[in-house]
Amino acid sequence: MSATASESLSAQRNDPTFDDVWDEINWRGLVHVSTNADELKALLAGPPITYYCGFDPTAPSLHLGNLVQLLLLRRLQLAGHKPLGLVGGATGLIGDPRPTAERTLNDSETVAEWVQYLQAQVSKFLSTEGDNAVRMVNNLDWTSPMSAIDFLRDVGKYFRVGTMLKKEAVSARLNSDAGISFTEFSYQVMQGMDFLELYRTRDCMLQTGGSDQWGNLTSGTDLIHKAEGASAHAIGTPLITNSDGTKFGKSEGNAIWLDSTMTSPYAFYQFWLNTDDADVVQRLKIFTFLSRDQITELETAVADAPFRREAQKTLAFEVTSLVHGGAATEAAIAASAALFGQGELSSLDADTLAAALRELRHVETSAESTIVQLLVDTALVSSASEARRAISQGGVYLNNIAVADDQATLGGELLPGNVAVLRRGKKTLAGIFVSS
RNA sequence: GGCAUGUUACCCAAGUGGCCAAAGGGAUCUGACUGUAAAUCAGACUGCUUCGCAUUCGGGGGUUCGAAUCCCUCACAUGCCA
Repeated sequence: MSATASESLSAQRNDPTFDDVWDEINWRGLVHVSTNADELKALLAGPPITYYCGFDPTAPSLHLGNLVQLLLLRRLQLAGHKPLGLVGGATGLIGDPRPTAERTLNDSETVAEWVQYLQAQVSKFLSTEGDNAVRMVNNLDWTSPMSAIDFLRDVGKYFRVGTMLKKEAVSARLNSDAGISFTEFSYQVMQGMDFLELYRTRDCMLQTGGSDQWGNLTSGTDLIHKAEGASAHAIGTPLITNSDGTKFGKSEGNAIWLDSTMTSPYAFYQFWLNTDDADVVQRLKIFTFLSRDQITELETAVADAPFRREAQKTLAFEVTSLVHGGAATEAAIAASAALFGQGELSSLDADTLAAALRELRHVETSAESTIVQLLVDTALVSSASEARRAISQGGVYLNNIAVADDQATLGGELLPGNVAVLRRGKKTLAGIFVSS
C-alpha cells in the first residue's frame, strides 16, 4: 500500500446532521448485532471511551472485509473515542474456525512478518495524533508469557464447555463432516482473554468485529462480566453481500487486497466502478465519508440516470483515494478513461497509452510472440488450453479487434510507442510492451 | 483402543468393474442484449504439440484385458462402543 492513505485523514469527518455517532453508524448499516443498544448509544454519546477491533494475520495484507472494520474504527475515532488496533500475533497462530474446514497453521516467523504488515496498514486508516491517537497492540504480548497452567486455572475456569459448544462457529463445524480441532475450538477463549486484558490494562469498553465473529465478541463480554463483574460492549457489523447472492470483495475469484502490490490501484478502482446499481448506495454508506445528503443525491442519480453511473464513479473515486491516495487514484482514472474511452486506441498519444498500460498487468515481449503465449504470460488466462478456448469463443481482442486465429502472433499490429492492448472479454485488460 | 461409515474436479453432489475426463446444481469465464450494471438466453469450464493424446476421482500398493468403482495399507474425518 502506498504511504498516502493518511493524506485524506484530515478531510474525513462524521456527518454533523446526526445526533451522535451511534445514529450515524446505524444509518450507514454498520450495526447488525450489538449488546444493549440504549446503553451503547449513551456510552458513545458520552465522554471518550476506549474500544478495539482485532485483525488476525492470515495473509500479508488486509482485504476489503477488513476495510469495513477499519472505517468503523475511524468513525468512532472521529467522534472522539480512543481506538486500539489489535493485530493478533497469538490468535493468528491458532486460527479462528471457518465454517467449512480446519485451517492450515502458518509458521510463527511468517505470522510475525504479517503482523508487521498489518500493523502498518491499520495505523494508516486512523489518526496517530491527538488525545485519541490510535494505539497498536499485539495479543502475543500477553498470551506468550502465560503458562498452560495459568491459562487453565485463571482463564479456563470461567468458560463453560456447554456455552462454547453452542457458538455458531463451533456447532457448524461439529455438525459438518470436517469436525473441529481443540486448537480452533479454543480460539474463542483466546479472543475473550484479549478483551479482558484490554479492559484491565487499557480500560477498553467496546469491541467491534464482523457479525460472523459475534460468538468471539460475546466471549469477551461474558468473560469480563464473570471475572470483573463489569459489563462491556460489542458491535457486530453485517456481512457485506452482493444483491445477487455472490460473495462481496472478490474479483475473478481473488480477494481484493488493500496492498497495492497484491491488488493494483487500477484493479481496485475497477472493482468499485463495477458495483451493481442495487448495491451502490449501501456501499457508499459503508465505505465512504460522504454525508447523508450527498449519498441521497447519488441515490437519486442512480434511479434517474443509471447509465451515467455517477454513484459508481463517486464510490470508486472515494474508496480508491482513501486506500491508495490521490495520485494513484488519478492514474487509475486516467488509465480507465484511455482504455474504456469511446475513441480509437490508436488516436491516443504514446505517453498516455504507455502510462495506462503500466497500470495494468503488463509484459515485455517481442513481435514474434503468439497471442496464446501472451494471454498466458499476462495471466489473462491460466493455461494455453484456456487461451485457445477463449479465442475460439471470440473472447480475445488485440487492440480492440477480435482475434480469430489461435495461431496468430503479435506481428505488426502495434499502437504508438510499440505497445498493444490485449483484452479478454469485455473488461479484463493487459498491456504488451514490444521491445525492438 | 475396537467396530462401522466416509474422503470425487473451485464448492455441493451423482457414479459402486468397460458406454467415465467422470451426471446434476452453484460459482466462474465467453458470446448476445446493455450502461465497464442486473436479469435473461446460448456456449465453455484437467492439461497438451486439441478431430488425437496424456493425467485425474484422499496417498501408496495390488487384482483384472480393463478400476473412481474390487482387495490391502496409510492418512484424515464422522458415528457408536471402550
